[in-house]
Amino acid sequence: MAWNTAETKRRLKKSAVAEFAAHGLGGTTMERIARRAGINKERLYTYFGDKSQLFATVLADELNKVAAAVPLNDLDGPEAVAAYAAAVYDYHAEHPELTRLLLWEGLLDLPEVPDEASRTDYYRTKVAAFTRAQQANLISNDMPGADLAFLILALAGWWYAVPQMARMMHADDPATPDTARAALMRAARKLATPAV
Amino acid sequence: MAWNTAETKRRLKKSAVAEFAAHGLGGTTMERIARRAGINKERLYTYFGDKSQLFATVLADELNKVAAAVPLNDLDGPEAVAAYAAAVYDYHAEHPELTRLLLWEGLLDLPEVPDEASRTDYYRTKVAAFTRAQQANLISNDMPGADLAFLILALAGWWYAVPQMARMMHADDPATPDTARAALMRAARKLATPAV
DNA sequence: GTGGATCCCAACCCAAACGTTGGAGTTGGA
DNA sequence: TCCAACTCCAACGTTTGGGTTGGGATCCAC
Repeated sequence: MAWNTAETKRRLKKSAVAEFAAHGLGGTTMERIARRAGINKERLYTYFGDKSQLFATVLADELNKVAAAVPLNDLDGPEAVAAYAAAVYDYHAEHPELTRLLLWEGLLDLPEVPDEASRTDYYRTKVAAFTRAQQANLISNDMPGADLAFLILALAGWWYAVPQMARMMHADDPATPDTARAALMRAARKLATPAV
Repeated sequence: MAWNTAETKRRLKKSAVAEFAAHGLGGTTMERIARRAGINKERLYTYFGDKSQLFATVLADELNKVAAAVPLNDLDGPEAVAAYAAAVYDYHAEHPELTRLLLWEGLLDLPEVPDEASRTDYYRTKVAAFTRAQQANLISNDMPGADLAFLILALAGWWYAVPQMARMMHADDPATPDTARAALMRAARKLATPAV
């Protein structure tokens, strides 16, 4: 069978994403990444260096995707903000691995993050969209655009960050993904609505 | 020197909290917990069982504290909700280990959490406070009380869950703890304010 | 004070997992 | 055709770290 470097790398990386997302840096073994990919462990070392380098590579690759994932058109009012929040929520639901990588990265508490510059740029464009809408008086400007954008993401992401808390708080009246999504949209809309 | 079981246990547990908070379950070694406490590793096993039991014990203990930490008086209006959000935020700031344990627990994705029953009870009282205030028309009732309470906690906790995101989103206009706190309070107040 | 229970530690065992090596198969160019 | 470079794997060396054991010190009940 013909060699296929690119394909081998791709499969290893895909496998690494899954394992790291599921178990974190400490809980993942190189052995398992390789086995899941059906490739020999040694390839990991020659292609990606040691375990923490591999982790950094995976984070950089995948989290760039997260930052860029949900398109943000011009925000023409609170309703658009609610729709954006819902889209982010849906994205989390469809890509739980990436959400988890993001959280794991947060827990690592690095002074700087892999690929920080390009990710910062992505976020900058998101924040700019909020700021523009604020300047046009289309959405509430009672707090800086960066804070508003960040808090919208908080509303969408918290469900996935602490699912156990969501479960316990909704013990008496279980939240479905749909009710959660509806509450999130209401909240986002409200945050974005200018005071009267 | 006289034996002191209680003190030994206390020191081990304190050390375990610090290590688990910093490195998670997978990243922590029993060796390091013991060394940090200045106690022999074997004590961990006789007192607390194996590593995951120790982790569960620590979680149960500390997260019960978190749950009970921030008192929630009767919510007599949106301002009280904002104050509660700020108190939670301040608590996170003062006890970063506990926040991190909570997040790590979330990533473990257990079907059930240590001490689930008592923690559920505790959250129930928080949610009840929101629900009561809603029924008295003191705060917004456009979404279930559990959702509102949960989202308030999201606003307060997200800064600590993904500090790297907070940093990148505020690259152009760095957020200080104070500005973050102010934005949080505004947002909480807004969510809790009834529609006109 | 004696004996049994408890506390604690140093040293140990061993499985798991990190990372490497030697070699066999494959390719492509001189 | 030959050989240098590349791809991949099985097997290995070594370290880390979870968990245990044996024994000495201390306490306490009698």
